[in-house]
Amino acid sequence: MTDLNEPLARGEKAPETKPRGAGGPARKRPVPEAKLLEFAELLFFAYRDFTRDPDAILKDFSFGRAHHRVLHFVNRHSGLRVADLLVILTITKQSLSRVLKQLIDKGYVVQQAGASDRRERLLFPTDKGRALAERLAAPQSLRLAEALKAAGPGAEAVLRRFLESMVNAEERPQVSSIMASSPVAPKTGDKGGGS
Amino acid sequence: MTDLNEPLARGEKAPETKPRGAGGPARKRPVPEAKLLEFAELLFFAYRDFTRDPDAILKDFSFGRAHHRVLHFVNRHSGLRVADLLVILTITKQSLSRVLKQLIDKGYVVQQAGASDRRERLLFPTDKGRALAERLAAPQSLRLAEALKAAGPGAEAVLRRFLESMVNAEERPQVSSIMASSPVAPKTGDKGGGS
DNA sequence: GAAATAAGTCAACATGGCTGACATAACCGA
DNA sequence: TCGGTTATGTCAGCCATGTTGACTTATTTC
Repeated sequence: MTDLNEPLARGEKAPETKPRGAGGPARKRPVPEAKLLEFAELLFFAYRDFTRDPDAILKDFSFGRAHHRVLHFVNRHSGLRVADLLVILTITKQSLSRVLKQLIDKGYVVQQAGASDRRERLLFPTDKGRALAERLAAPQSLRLAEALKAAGPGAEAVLRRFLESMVNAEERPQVSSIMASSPVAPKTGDKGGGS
Repeated sequence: MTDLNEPLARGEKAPETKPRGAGGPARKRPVPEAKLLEFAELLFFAYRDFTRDPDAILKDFSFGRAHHRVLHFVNRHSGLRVADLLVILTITKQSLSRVLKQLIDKGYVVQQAGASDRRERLLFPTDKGRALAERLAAPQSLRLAEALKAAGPGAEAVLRRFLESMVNAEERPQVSSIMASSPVAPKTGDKGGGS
């Protein structure tokens, strides 16, 4: 691993740190630019490792992170439409199609025509799909639980406000709507095993 | 956008929400599984949008997110070695090589042989590189500043603890070391423009 | 009945990961 | 000084997952 532990400043000159006052004139001390960039880095590292455990598991199934994303949302918000998934993931129909088809072919997800609008394809996890989704979620939940504990009391509320505010303002209603939607069992024929 | 605002539960049956008590027997109320998964989703949405603004800018330069990552770390921690970058990004030498070469060829990054170990290639941003890095960072800093504000007082400390704890325990020393390392100017010949 | 909508499909391409093999230069210890 | 290790670079090819553009089918809606 070529130690990266000793402080890694191998240059020769002085560290040109002029303490450039970050923002404009403002009371209540705006967070200085440098500190904001630290959070940017921390977010990168956090997300990097957040995805690591499931990525490893996915390999055993010849799936990738894209499959995980689809399976997660289908599982947590089952009954959603293809169009919903496109908005959530912000990818093209063709990209989604590829991974979704694989999930369907391998029996992790089933589709069902919408009741009110039969053009719609509502998506549901099968038992197998639910099982995999839970297995993938487990290490992430663990990680989150520990991080919340480490963050201390009040962390949940703070974090929720922070993360929600990180989302594009225009999209916050969608996100709220998605997160509010409960899982729903498929019609019957019940190929998914509705508990 | 095919409204996704009305709650998206188009299924037919009852929402099988048995309030499955998440963990084992524990006082101090462990965060229930469902809530943890909400945080997982929020993190996904937050990161999705966190990368959006720079991604759009990068297009104008025919660069991708990979270039952004490299440029960011070279800029913030200039003087780091290729090996450091590999640890940070957790990608292969060959993957890094591709984007790094482009950044060098187009004059955003310069290399310099290490003083103590001339095998090492220390990486520095050029003026041009610094400018692009700052331009890419700007919308992200803005987003972070607003999110921190929205998260309320104490958010910085809470968030820092949370994010640090999200990182793999084994890698936390490296991350700390990286974040502690100040930018350093190149030797001279000073192709980077050392302020 | 015509237009709009939801979904699916084909084809081609770009980015950025990966593995494996190998080359060069420099360092370091015996 | 020589031989092994290390840091970096490079060639070649593969795979996952994103993209655009064009087009079909079924269904709903006006």
